[in-house]
Amino acid sequence: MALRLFDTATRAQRAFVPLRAGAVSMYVCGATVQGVAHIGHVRSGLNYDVLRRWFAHLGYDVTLVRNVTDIDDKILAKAAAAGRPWWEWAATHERAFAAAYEALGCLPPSIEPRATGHVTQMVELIERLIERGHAYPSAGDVYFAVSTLPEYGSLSRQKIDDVAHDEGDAGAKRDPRDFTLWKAAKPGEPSWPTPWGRGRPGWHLECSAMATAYLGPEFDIHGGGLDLVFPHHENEQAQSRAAGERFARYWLHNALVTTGGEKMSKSMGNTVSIDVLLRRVRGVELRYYLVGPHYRSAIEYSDAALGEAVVAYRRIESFVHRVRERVGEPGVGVLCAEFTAALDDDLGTPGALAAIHGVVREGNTALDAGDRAAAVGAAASVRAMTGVLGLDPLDPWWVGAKRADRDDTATAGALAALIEDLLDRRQQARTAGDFSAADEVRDRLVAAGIEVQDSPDGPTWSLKDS
RNA sequence: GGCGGAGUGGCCGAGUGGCUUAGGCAAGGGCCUGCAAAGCCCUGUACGCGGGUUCGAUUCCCGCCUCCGCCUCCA
Repeated sequence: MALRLFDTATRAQRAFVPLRAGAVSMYVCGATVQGVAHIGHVRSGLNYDVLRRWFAHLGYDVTLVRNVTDIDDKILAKAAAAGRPWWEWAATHERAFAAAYEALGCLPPSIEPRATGHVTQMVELIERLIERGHAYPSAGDVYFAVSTLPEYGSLSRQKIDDVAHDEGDAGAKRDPRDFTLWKAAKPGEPSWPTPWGRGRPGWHLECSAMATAYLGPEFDIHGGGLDLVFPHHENEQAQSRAAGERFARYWLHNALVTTGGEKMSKSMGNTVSIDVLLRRVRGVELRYYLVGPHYRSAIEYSDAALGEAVVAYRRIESFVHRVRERVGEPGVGVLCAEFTAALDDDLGTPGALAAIHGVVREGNTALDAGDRAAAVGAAASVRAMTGVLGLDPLDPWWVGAKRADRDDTATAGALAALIEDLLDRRQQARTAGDFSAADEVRDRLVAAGIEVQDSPDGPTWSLKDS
C-alpha cells in the first residue's frame, strides 16, 4: 500500500502523488515568535517532522519550509510592554522555539524564512492581486476582495455569508469580510515602503509569499494546526489562487493540544511550556508522548498520561540498551510490515508504535532464550522504526543531549570504577551466600541513584532517570 | 447562529459490520530470581443515551445528551 494522507480540502484520504517524481515540497506554518514554545506548537512541528522523516525513508528528496512570523501586532505590543525593541523580542523567541524543536528531535527544515526578509515578494504579490482586480488599497491599507473569488471558502467549507464579522472595523473595507493584505504604518511602528505608502504585511500574506518564494507556484503539502484552517489557510489559498498560482496540492492539519478541557493557547493562559516539561522528562520522552496519538486526534494534556508515555518509552529503550550491553551494538535494521502499513495509512503513529512494541516483545523473548542473533536483529529493527519516528534510543542526537546535563567524562569514569568495585563486592557476598551483605551494597547504590539489574551475564547498572 | 470534530475496558489510546475484536500504563495470577528489578506468559470482555437498518452494530442511519475546535490573534 502506498502512502495515503488525509487532505483537509477534500475531507478524505488521498493517495499521495508528488508533483515532481522523487521529490516532496512541504510548507508548514511555524510560530509567531511572540512568546515561549508550548506543547501545542511543538506538536505541530513534531508531526511534520515525522512526516518528513517518513518521506525521506520512502526515498523522497524532501524540501521543508517552516516560516517564522517575526512581525505582527502581538510582537509589537509585547515588546513595547517589556520596553524592548520589537526585533530583539522576536529574535529572542525565535531562538527559544529553535531550542524547543531541537530538544524534541525535530530535524531542521530546509529553510526557516522570516517574514521580515520577504517583504519584496509580498509587495509583488499584492501588486499582482491589484492588477488582477482581487485587491484594492484603501486609506493606506490594502484589502483582498473576497467577493472576487468564487471559490473562497472551499478549503474550510465556510459559507461566506455565514462568516461572522466584526461590525467595528468595516470602515476602510468595501465588504466587511475582506481581509487585510497590508497594514498602513502607524507612528512608532516598523514599516516598509510600498506603492501605497509605508506599512507592514498582514499575516496571511506572509505565508503565501514565502511558500511560493521557495517552493514555486505549486507544491505538494501545506501543513499547520487545525486552528489555522480558517481564516489563515483559506486566505492564503485565496491570495495565491487569485494571483494565478495553484498553491498547495494537499492540506494537512494536526489536531490541537488542550489542557483543562480547553485549547492550549497564550490567550487562555493555560500553556504548558516545553522548558518546564523538560525539567521533568527528557526530550525523547516528551516526543514519544506527543507522537503516540494520531496527529488528527486531540490530546488532552495530563501529567499522568505523560508519565505513562515515559514508562512505555523506557521499555523500548531498555530493550535496545540491554541488547547493546549483552550482545553488541545493534545496527539499523528493517521495518516490519505492520509498521510500514500503519504510517502509510495517514501517518498512523499509534499502529506504528504498536508494531515497535511487538518487536520489542519478540526481542526480549529472544534475549531471555539466549538467541543472540534474533535479539540483535530485533533491536536493529526497533532502531530502524524508532528512527523513522525520531525516537531511536541510540541516535547520537539523544545520547549527546543526555551527556550535556550529566557530569563530564572523567567524573563518569571515576564513578563507573567505584560502582564496578561495589558490584564486585556484592557478587562476592552473593557467591558466599551472604545476601544481607549483598543487599546492603545494592541498597547503598540505589540510595545514591544507581539502579542494579542482575542478568545471566552478570549485573548491570544504570543511573536512575529522574 | 454557521462550519467541523469527538465521546471506547481502572487510565491513556487505536480500530472495525461478525473473524485471534491494537498497543501502552496500572491491577491480579504465574514463570524466572537467594530476594529484587527487568523480562516472558495468562486474566480483564469496553465501545455516551434512545430508536432504526441488518441474520448480526461499538462500527451504518435518525434523534438526543455531553465535550472540543474554528467563525477574532493562535500550532
